[in-house]
Amino acid sequence: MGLAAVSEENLLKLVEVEEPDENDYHLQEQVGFILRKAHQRHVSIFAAHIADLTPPQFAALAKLRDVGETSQNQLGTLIAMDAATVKGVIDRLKARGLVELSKHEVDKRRLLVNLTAQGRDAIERLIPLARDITEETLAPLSQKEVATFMKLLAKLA
Amino acid sequence: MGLAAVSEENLLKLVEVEEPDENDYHLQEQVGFILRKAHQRHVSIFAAHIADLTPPQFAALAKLRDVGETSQNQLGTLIAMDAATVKGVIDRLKARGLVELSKHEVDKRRLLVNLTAQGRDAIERLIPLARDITEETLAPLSQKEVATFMKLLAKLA
DNA sequence: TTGATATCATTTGCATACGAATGAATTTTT
DNA sequence: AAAAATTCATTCGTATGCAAATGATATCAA
Repeated sequence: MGLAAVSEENLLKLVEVEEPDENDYHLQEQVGFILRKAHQRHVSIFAAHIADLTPPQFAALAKLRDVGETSQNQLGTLIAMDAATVKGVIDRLKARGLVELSKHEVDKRRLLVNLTAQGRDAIERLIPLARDITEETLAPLSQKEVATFMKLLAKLA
Repeated sequence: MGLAAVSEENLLKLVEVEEPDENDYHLQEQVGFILRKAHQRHVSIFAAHIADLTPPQFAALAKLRDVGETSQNQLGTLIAMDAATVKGVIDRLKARGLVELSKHEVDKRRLLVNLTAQGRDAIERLIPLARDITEETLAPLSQKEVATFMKLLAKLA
């Protein structure tokens, strides 16, 4: 069998032997790409259940409910947002009367953030919906798969 | 044992029996929150390896390498970006000479996108780095865990 | 054919997200 | 205490990401 008789399929196999990876990079199989899509899907589910708040805004309120009054920076650390991002989120929550700001008496650099009564009402009301969001996001998995997935995902976060 | 003698721990247990979930919502255990953090970590790893391109920009180039010339909208579908987002990404790639645009001869609505020679060089050069990025992102997992995780993640995306 | 729909692209507005630079206040070091 | 380093917050610039509105073109249906 001469070289000219080699089928295209077999030629590709030969090439693969010589250059193992060069040609078989598939974007849709990369963690980063799928992670981005999974996140997109979750945000979409979130928006369908909670229309008037974004996930980062919800995270800020939920965390303030947990820890009570904290500095803006500290809150950012707790919800994995850098200083510039958290400022915007808090500004918008403040504009809507869900949080209130005050200056730290001792350390004048710090800006304290806390829930308002309205903010507390809102987060209490939304938490049941957030449970639904988590459930719907994980719906494609069985109960056992959920446990496995959460364990592995946590390792990557 | 009178009520006053109930320890705080046991009191909490009693409360939990009466109100199963009301108080134990933990943001850091929710899929959405961890998904967001995992994505953040990946983007950070990406930036450490490929400084001059963002993940969406890389995705556009990688997909164009796969499929060749396509319409802007079609490309957006392939890399999971809506029309408004893909436009910005393509505009920036065009400004850097990595892609070129042309009008579809038959369907005058369509804007065709393709790699330039420079864009092709760039993506070929970057793909090995992208493999490293994927590897580093998944580094906290064993080989078996990677297989499991990718299977489950794909179900959620 | 024409009238209703659908598709492609663009634009606007809003909300993350983060690097980098800056200024104010605090803490550490010398 | 004075100098150096750190921390907290803000601002600026750039880049997604998406909903909604718009205009141009194509397709479908009556």
